[in-house]
Amino acid sequence: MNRSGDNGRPLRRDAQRNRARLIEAARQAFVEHGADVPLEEIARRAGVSVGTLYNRFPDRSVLIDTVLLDRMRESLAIGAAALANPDPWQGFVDYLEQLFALQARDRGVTDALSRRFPRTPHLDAACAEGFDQARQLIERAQRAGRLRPDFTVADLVGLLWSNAALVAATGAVAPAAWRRQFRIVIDGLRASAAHPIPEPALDADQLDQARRALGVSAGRPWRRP
Amino acid sequence: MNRSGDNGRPLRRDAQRNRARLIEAARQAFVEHGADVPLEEIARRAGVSVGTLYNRFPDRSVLIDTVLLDRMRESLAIGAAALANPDPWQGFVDYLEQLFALQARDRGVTDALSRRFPRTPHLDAACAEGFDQARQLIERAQRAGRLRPDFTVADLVGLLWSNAALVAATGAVAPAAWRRQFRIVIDGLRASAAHPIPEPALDADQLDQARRALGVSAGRPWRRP
DNA sequence: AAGGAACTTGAAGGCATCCTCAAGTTAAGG
DNA sequence: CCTTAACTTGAGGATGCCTTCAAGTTCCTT
Repeated sequence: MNRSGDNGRPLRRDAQRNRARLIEAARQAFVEHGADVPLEEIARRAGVSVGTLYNRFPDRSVLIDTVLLDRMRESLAIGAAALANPDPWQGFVDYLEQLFALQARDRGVTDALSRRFPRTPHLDAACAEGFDQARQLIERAQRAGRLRPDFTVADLVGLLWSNAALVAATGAVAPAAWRRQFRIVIDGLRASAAHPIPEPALDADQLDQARRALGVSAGRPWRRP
Repeated sequence: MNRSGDNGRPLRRDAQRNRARLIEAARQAFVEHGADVPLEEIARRAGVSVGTLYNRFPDRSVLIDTVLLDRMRESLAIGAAALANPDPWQGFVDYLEQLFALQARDRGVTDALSRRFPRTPHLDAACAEGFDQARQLIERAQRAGRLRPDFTVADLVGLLWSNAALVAATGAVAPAAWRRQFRIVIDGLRASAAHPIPEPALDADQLDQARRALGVSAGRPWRRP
């Protein structure tokens, strides 16, 4: 964990402590309210003023990049475990299930996976890695003849967006309700169930534009400094 | 169309004209921005002041109830047509596809179907009717042995929430992208593809609570007068 | 045509959030 | 201990949206 300021010098001890408190407060607040929780709320939980928050994290995206990186690493671990599964299909199914579960228990990670915010260097890198994992898991399961051959990484992202909406609705009242749709989707992803899809998949560019559209659709768009 | 005021007397002619303009402006604005478009924007499009909007529609939910009822009727027509289809499975598939398509081309109807706003008398009634249709379509397709037997109306609502998120992301860049997930879901809904779902379905009460949770998740909650 | 009720207007008050900055406080090094 | 740079603070300006209302305008009735 990098505890030095922009000039390279280490932060003063009180500043380090406040930074740690802010990160922890943000993590908790993100879990409960998602990545667009008011910054005042985070500062309040951390027991510092909002000015201090701005001193440590010049804008929200820097805070997000710092806090959600851990969550993102969690999803990478899930992917690695899935790739280690000798059964390609089961590895893929477990992967999707655990990503969905991660979304269900942490609205912050939902936002990290959905990427409903401006580009952030660390998350971007983790995300690229995650994409690569997903691609491998998908292709492996397809080569094994178990996953429908027309399924793409873009489709997986679409499923994550969908599940995010589902858990946003049902998370509080029935925390495991997403599992029903998960099962239905899995049944639709088996190669044995597949009927051909006429519509072409989104390319990388379209996917990125769609991601940005999500960012502005929920609440006001985030400003860049 | 009821053009009289609360006292029963008909509205003055200029007021009638303004009311009609407001409804049309709101309809267009809802299509493009969804049901939480700023009221200023609607008034601007209608060429009247925001005060006039408040004179005709004391709060947003009244406006929504008025404007989105037509969209809701459209979805009821879709359901009726689907029920008229002699093939129960094809009727169900067409129904879902056309609901999704409706969501894709009108963010207002997305909100009407998702019911991301306070209770409104006319919409509530239309919605109850829609539920009944959906139930019939589902049961009919299940009796024919084509639709998986564990699928419920609550699951269908979940699919609508999911699709709403999907079209919110992809609607601008690839207006038909939702069709991919639609196909996948349909493949998962065939009785022939179904594996049992351990998780129980939401009951009516949970569904209603989930609906309300959606309302507050996107942006600030709506106030009642 | 004139009176009066109905209607419209837009400025103003609220509220929530973002973001900044001048003044005050504290840690670190000599 | 003293100095100074680093840090914190919280009030306050800015923004965007909601909602009200006193003053002005338009329509309807007689």
